[in-house]
Parts: sequence; C-alpha cells; structure tokens
Amino acid sequence: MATFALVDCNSFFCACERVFQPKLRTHPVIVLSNNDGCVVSRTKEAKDLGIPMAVPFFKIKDVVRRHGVAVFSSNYGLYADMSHRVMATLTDLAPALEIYSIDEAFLDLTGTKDLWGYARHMARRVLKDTGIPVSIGLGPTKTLAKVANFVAKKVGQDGVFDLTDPAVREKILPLVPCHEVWGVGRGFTKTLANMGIASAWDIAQADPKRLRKAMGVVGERLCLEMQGVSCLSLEDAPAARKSVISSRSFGHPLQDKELVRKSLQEHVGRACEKLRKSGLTAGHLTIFIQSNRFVRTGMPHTHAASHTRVLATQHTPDLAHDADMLFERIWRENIPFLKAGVMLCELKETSLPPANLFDTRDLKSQQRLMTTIDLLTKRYGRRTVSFASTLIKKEAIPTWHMRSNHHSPCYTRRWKDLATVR
DNA sequence: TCTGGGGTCCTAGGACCC
DNA sequence: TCTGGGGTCCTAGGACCC
Repeated sequence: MATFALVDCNSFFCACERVFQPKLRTHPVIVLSNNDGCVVSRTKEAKDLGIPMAVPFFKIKDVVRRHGVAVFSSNYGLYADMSHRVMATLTDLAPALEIYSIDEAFLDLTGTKDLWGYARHMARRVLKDTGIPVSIGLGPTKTLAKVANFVAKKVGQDGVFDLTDPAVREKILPLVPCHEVWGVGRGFTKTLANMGIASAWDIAQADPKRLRKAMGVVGERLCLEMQGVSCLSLEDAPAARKSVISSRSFGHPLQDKELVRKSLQEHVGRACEKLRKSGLTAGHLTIFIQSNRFVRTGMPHTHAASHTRVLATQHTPDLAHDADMLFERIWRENIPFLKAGVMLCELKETSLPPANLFDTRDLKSQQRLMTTIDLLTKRYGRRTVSFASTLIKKEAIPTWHMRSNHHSPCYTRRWKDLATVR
C-alpha cells in the first residue's frame, strides 16, 4: 500500500519573517495580503489573540496596537526564495515529491521503514537547514495525509501525525469536522450537512455512489480517498499552465481614465513577462476593471472585455494594442475604480516558425527586443525601461500603487538588505 | 479611510454533426 | 408521419485550492 506524506510549513510567511528577525520568535506576528488588505498568515500567538484568518486589517488594528503584534506587508520575493530552500531540502530527503503550493509538498514514502521516525527526522532537518518549522501528516492517500497534517498541527508529537493505521482513523476522524477536509469548502459543507454528514469519519463511512449523486465525481473521489483508497497520485511533472493573470488593487479609488489605462498597460507587460518566462504564447486576452464590490449599487462591479487573436503572441506591444482597444469599450466615466487586471488564455508553447502563410511578423527581432527588456528589468529593476504607453508622472504613482506600509527588507534579493551578523 | 492575487476542475445545457 | 443513438465543442457558472 502507498504512503503519502504532506509536509506543510507552519505559518509560512510569518516564519520567513521570523528567520531574519529572531527576536520575534515568541512574539505574535501577522502578514498581510497585497495592498495591506487582509491577514493571510498568522502565528499561533496571533491566533490566540483572536485574530482570525483572512480578516481585513482595519478591523483588527486595535488588537494589533494593544498587544504589539508585529505586522508585515507581503514580501513574495522572500517567501519564494525561502520556499525553494525548503523544497530543496525535502528533495534531498525524498526524491519523489510534488510541490503543491508555496509552503506544501506531497512526498511518496511508500516502503519506508519506521515511518514516524523518518518524518521526525525530516522535520528536524528542514528546521535546521532553513529555519522554517514544518508539520508532517502521513496517510495512505493524499487526502488522508492532508487530514493527518491538520491533526499534527493540533496534537502531533514533534509536528508529526500518522493516519496510516485504520484503527487510529476510527478514533481520530470523528473529531475532524467536514470543512477541514481537503476539497470541502463552504458549498460542499452545506451539501454534506443536508445528508447528515458532519465529520471526516462520516465522509469515510458514506456510500461513494451517494456522494457522487450529490457532488459529482469530486464527491465520489473524496469518499474513496477518505476510506484509504488512493485516487490521486503524486504528480511528477507540474502541469502546463492554462492561463496567466496579472491584477492589482489600486492604493486609492481612481476615476482618471489615463491612469487606469496605464495600469492595464503595465499588467499587460507583467503578464507577457510571465508568458515569455514559461516559453508560451497567448491567443486570448481578457481585461477587466472593478469598482468597490462591497458597495451595493445594483450595477455590475466588474467591467470586462475579451479578444481572440488570429496569431498567438508573447510580444508586449501586440497585446498592449489589443488591451487599449478593449479598454475603450469598457471604460465608464464617474465610477471610482479600485482594481484592474488582465488575463491571458489559450496558451501554447512558443514556436519560432510562422504560425501560418499570412504571418508576416518578424518574430526574431520581436524576440530580441523582449529578451533585452526582460534582462534589463531583471538586472536593474522594474521601470528601468518602459513602453511610452505606460509612462506616468511621478506624483501619480503613490495614488495608483498598492499600499505596502510594512514591507520587510529583501534579505535574499538585494545586497544592501543582507542581514548583518554581530 | 480600510476587504488580496492567482489558479484549477467539473457540470449542465445548447448548438451542431452524422 | 415518424423522429434514434452517439458524439463533439463551446460557454457560463459554481466549487474548490493556497
């Protein structure tokens, strides 16, 4: 029988900040989403103060001030670099691994002797090599490994919990509520409740056919996985991505047409950069602008438009031109907009030869230009070179760019931010 | 004053084909 | 007058994940 491990970093973003500020080790810490909007990571100490996950920052400012909670804006560069370190250590310990998210990986530990001992060894090694504490869940399926991880965070010894033994499952699963199970969100919790299913154990005891009827194949798979029948295997190669999104909230509401247009142009630039990095071209572009979705006006909050291209591209000016055309269609005066973004779909591998007989583009020189711009951006930072269509006055930038008032130094990316040891 | 950003998968229903 | 069986493709929307 297969054995999966799910390794999950504890309060990952907070843990990354703590690595470089050890004095915060026993201190409550939270990390905010982009634009300093919501809490996306919190330590146990912060949780104990009653700070919920995903709460808007402005609602907890009082608690934060009273208890001197350390607050950070998200520093994704730092978290990505720390994630690589953790994953590199894990790869060393168990070669068959699937990186599931920035702070989680599934490992195939089938055939490992002394499973529990090995998991403890892994957790200690990751902490020693990277400074990041992890929890490890063990189970015969991915879903059970996930549940085991949830339990490990509550009662695990040394951050490890093992659900490979059916007798242990019979004791523990009744204590785990449905909505803690991987794949069960708000909607399915309701569906399950209506069927009299409340705990993880209830899911495991249910008839897979019955769950299929109520929730489709997802429900049937969920049920089998909870019974210990593995339906989800370890994915060795990451799946090719199907879309690229770049979007952001503005720091403040915007009614200035030119500023909104330029923010979209910048998103096109960022999205194309991602495209080129993955060696892909896009055949379909969607742009959108959004007003405040928390204010009920009876009007739609999102204004969007799409365009399918005859020739797929990764060339920024091509898509910038399309975006501008679409923007004229969706722009409305006198609406304060809060967010803008672009989405690229119908992604294909880049192929240098012309796509068809009528393709007269000079792809080689297009590519040379973009490669050069990408290189300059990488070496000297964003806005070293820009398209004229994205240029805006310096004064406008603060109103447009997101808030990020608690950003930590770029310890892993900037020489002048390197930590000093005394 | 203030509420993130980036993704995937599944289903149902309609249009259309032979 | 009768009106099967099998299939594909597309889209919108819902559900979920971190």
